[in-house]
Amino acid sequence: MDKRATSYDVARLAGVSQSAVSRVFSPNGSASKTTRERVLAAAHELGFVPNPIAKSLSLGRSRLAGLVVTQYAQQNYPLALKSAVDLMSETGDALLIQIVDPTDMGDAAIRQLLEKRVDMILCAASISREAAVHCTDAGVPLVMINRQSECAGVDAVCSPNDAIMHDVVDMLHASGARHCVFLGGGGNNWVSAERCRGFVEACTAKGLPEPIVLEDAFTYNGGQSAIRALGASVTNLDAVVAANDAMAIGAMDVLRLDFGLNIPDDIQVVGHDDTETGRFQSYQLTSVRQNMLGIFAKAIELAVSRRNEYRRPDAKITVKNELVERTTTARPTASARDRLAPGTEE
Amino acid sequence: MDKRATSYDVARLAGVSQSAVSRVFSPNGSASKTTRERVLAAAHELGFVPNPIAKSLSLGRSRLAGLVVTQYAQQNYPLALKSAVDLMSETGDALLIQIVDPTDMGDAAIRQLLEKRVDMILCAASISREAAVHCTDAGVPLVMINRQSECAGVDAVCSPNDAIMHDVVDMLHASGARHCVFLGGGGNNWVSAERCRGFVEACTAKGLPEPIVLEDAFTYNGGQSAIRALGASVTNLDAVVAANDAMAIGAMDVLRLDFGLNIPDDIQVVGHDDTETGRFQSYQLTSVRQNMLGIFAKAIELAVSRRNEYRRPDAKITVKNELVERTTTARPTASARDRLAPGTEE
DNA sequence: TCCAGCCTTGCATGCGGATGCAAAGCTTGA
DNA sequence: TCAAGCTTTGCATCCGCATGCAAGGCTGGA
Repeated sequence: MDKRATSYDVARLAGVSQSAVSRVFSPNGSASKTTRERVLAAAHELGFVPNPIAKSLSLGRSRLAGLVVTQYAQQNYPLALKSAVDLMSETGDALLIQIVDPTDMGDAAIRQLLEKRVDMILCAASISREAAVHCTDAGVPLVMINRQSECAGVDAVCSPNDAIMHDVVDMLHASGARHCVFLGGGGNNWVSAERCRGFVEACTAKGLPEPIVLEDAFTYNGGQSAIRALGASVTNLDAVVAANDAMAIGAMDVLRLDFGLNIPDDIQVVGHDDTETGRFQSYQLTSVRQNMLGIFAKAIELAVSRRNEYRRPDAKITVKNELVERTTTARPTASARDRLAPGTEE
Repeated sequence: MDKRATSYDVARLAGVSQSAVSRVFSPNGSASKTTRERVLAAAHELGFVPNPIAKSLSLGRSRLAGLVVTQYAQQNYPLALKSAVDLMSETGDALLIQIVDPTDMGDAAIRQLLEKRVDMILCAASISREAAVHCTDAGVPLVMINRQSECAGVDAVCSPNDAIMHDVVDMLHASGARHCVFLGGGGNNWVSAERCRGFVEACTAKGLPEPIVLEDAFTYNGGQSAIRALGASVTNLDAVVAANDAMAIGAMDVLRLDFGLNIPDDIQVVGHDDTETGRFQSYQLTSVRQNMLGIFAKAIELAVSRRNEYRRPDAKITVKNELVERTTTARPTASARDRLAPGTEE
């Protein structure tokens, strides 16, 4: 197995010093036109590619970013992953991924990433305060994604998980829904908790009866079992709002197949995350779409800025999300509303 | 931001040389009990963790593995990813991920990984012969996953994508199905092509009429449009076999919602990959389960062995897969079969 | 008691590239 | 033509750890 060419090899072939080669391959390096040409020719001939490991050691930057995500098969994190990878590779950085079980904290993942000397960490899982402190102690920018951080020096980028619920409640209210149930993931699931809180608040603000809140696994099966637990009382409900699409879809299957209900005529359903599954013809699930690409772009931006300006106020950014209405909800159309007597809506 | 401790810091504190520290942290390093204790105490006090980048430079190994996967939201690659990450971290290695669009070749991804100096590459996407040669030239073991490689020095781990189709055909045949259609992903999709070939061969072997083969996108939408393209002729069919669950599910939705057909009574459906979506109560899709963990374990094993024994015969390993029967197919049960007159089955 | 042989330890160097510093080369204006 | 000032170049060193080599310490057997 042939060793790959080094800058010394290139220098020898080009008849220059190693530092000249290094300068040709550095963005700020000064080199004359002729030197540059001879070096590039030699480099091309030898198939020279600068060794990123040596570069890392010298620069004190690994050009590796860590990403911690929670394992949910039905979440749309494949999309998030792709966003992150693409954004990182734009600047020549690579992504180190850690996947955390939904019921676990991400502390071990953070530790492993720090040991690998990543330059920054994007974390979309719950972690302890100590884990966050480890990052700031090591000077590694940490950005939480869709999660709160109670630790100084840590930035966060979130969808307005709570605020969007006002839109959801407005929509349900306009369609005449009054009694709602919320399906949440429970445990230390920050996203679910925020969505729940937002929903309950929005119901109160809109004058709806306080919704029932059920917690179960943050999955299809969790959605199913939560609805099954309601039993016959489900017929008193007007709408099911779930903290993610997976639970909403689980709920839909039970509502239709076990209880024989019609969606949205008998009961409406709202999910969250706008997954591909929710767009299936069988579901056509009304959901909330997050701007994952925007979230990751912002998160990376924050992490980079943190390197340049270590002591700056912590950022707490939200990236706009959006309610996508499909056929599991039934807001009256403009024409339908016209047919109602004025005032009926209140 | 405080710099992290180095082996020199530890050495100074412990009153030994840097090499002593290095030896304490090396698996084969020799150090007396007292030295070891003093070094470990000093290391603990300083929170010393060996810098993996310096280690990499010194050892010529990055302890980074590259993984190239195709982006399919409805595939179960979240599971595959988790398997790979977990297996790698067992040995202290990390995973660099590259995600390739379904319609693209993975050549750019391979190049990026090589430039990052990964120690090995696991590739579950189509790549050109040249890309594979780049790997072997650079001495980086390349293992293809569920893909053929026509390049010397490259190993491959596959499910028996073709052979399992005999089981599928046996099952369909037993239920009385005769006229089948196969939905494939087309393009340079090796997995789909293998499954298709296997199915057609199995039908021939079993004496069934030659199946219709339709190609479309390897997705839910692709499955839908393929079935829609059949039009009314769909009523002449007994079974739809798809190259993945996503297409099968798209097909199911069109068969039921557009054509009003009953599954499995009017037509049977078989998918592939045993995704979570296929297990939904609404689908209960008969599918083929691959042993992803086993596949990745074997792939990593091959890559590692390739490092130790560079010139060995190329390995071509298959990891057993398994037909999982659910309610979209209807193989007669033993009791049902008893009720049939003997010989009816032939 | 003495020496052979093993275990420990430190020194020096290598891995491959970045960069401060000073010397050398070049441009420009008087 | 010459000096001031800028650019280009090479030298030396650093980044942090691993390891070959040789010196020193230790053990045990004769």
